[in-house]
Amino acid sequence: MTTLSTKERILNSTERLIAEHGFAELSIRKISLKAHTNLAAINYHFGNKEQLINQVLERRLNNLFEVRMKMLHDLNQGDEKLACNLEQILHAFIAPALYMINDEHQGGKVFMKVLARAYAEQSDSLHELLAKRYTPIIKEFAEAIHLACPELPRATIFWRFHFIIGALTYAMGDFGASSMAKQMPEAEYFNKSVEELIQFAVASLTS
Amino acid sequence: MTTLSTKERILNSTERLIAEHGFAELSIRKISLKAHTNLAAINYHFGNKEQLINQVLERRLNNLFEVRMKMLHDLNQGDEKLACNLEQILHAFIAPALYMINDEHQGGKVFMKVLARAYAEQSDSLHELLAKRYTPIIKEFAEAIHLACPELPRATIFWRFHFIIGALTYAMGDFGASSMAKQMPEAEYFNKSVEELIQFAVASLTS
DNA sequence: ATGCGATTTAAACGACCGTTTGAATTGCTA
DNA sequence: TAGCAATTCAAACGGTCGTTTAAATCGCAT
Repeated sequence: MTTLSTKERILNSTERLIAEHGFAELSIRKISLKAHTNLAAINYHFGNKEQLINQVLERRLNNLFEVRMKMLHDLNQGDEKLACNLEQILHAFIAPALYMINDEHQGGKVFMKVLARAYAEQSDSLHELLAKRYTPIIKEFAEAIHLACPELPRATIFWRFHFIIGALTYAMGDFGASSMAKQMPEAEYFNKSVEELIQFAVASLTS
Repeated sequence: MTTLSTKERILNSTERLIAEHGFAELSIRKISLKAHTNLAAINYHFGNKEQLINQVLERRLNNLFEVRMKMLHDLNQGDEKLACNLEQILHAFIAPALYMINDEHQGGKVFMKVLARAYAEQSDSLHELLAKRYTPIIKEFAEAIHLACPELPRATIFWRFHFIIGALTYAMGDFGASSMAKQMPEAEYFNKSVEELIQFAVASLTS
C-alpha cells in the first residue's frame, strides 16, 4: 500500500463510512479514527464537515461525468449531428457508473452507495451540488437520444431519462442487498446488472 | 381541526420532520416540540426512537400495500388466472403510491418522501421491515405481469419490475424538487408524473 | 543548524442527543 | 367523591456531536 496523504485518507474514510453506515451515523470522530488522524485535522484540511462531504462527492462525480461525456462523444466521432445507436448511448451513461463500482481499488464501489444516499438526503447543499452537475450532462444525453429516436417527443425523453437515472441510482444503492444478489457470485451479479439495466433502459425508450 | 391523540400527533410530527429534514436531523426533542407534547411522552408511547420510526412506516405501508393488492385482484375479478392488460397491472402498482401522495389531509404526500428516505438508509431494521413487506407483493405483481407478457422470461420480469420500483421511488422522493416541476402547477405536474411513469413502465416491459 | 510555515496534536467548549426517573396531573370507575 | 390507573411533566443522566484553541511537531529552504 502506498502512503496516502492525510487529506486523501480522510476523504477515503469518509466515503467508506457513508457507504457502510449512511449520513446519519457519520461523525468527525469516526472519520478521524478510521483515517488514523486527529479530530482537528479534518477542520484544518476541509473547514467543516459539510465541505468535507461535498469534496467526497465532487472528487468522484467529476471523474464519472467526464468519462460519460467522453464515451458519448466517442460515439459520433467528430460529427456531432450523427445519430447513433440508442443502446450505445445508454451504455455510455450507465456503464461508467458500473465500471466505477467495479473499481474496487479506487473505492468507486463504495462511492456509488454514497451517491445513492446523497440523492435521498434533502440537504440543500447536496441537492444543489448534484443538480448543478447533472443538468448539463442530462441535456447532452437527451439530445443524443433525440437523434436516435426522433419520433419520441422531447418531453417524453426527458421524463424517461429521468426515470432511468432513478432506476440506476436505486439499483446501485441496493447493490448486493437484493435477494437476487445472494443467488450468484458477486462479479456475475454485477455484470448481469449492467446488462439488464441497459436492456431495460433501451426498452423503456422504444415503446 | 379534530383533536388528535398524543400518539397520533407524535406519529404525524415524526413523519413530517423526516420528510422535511431527513433522518439525520430527526430528534426526539424536535418531534415533541412539533407535536406539542413532552419529551418523555415519546418513550412512554413508543418505547424508543427506532420503534417510533418503524410505526411511522408501518402505519402507511400497510394501507398502501392493501390498496395495491385490492386493485390488482379487482382486475381479474374472481378468476385468478385471467391475463389482464399490462398497463392496468402497472397502474395498480404505481397509482396507489401517487394517490397517497395526493392525499394531503392524511399526510400521504409527506409519507412518500419518508419512504424514499427509508430506502436510502441502510438501517438494518428499516431494510428488514421494507423487505418483509415488499417480497410478497412483488411476487404477486410479477406473476400477473408474467400472465400479461408470457414471452418475457420470469427473471427479466423481476429485474425490470425491480428497476421500475427504483424509478418510482426516486421520482417520489424527488417530487417537487425537479426542474420540470417548477414550470407547471403542482397538481398538473403530479398528474403528468403518474401518466409518464406508467407509460415508461409499460414501455420498459414491452421491448 | 536554524528559522519558519505547514501540519498534527491533546484538550476543552458548549450544544444537542436518547433515555430514565419520580412526582404531578388527568380521566375514569366504583 | 374517593381511589386508582393512565398519562403528562420537569429535571437530570451520561454520551456524542462539531468546532475551536494553543501548544507541539514536522518538513524544508536558507
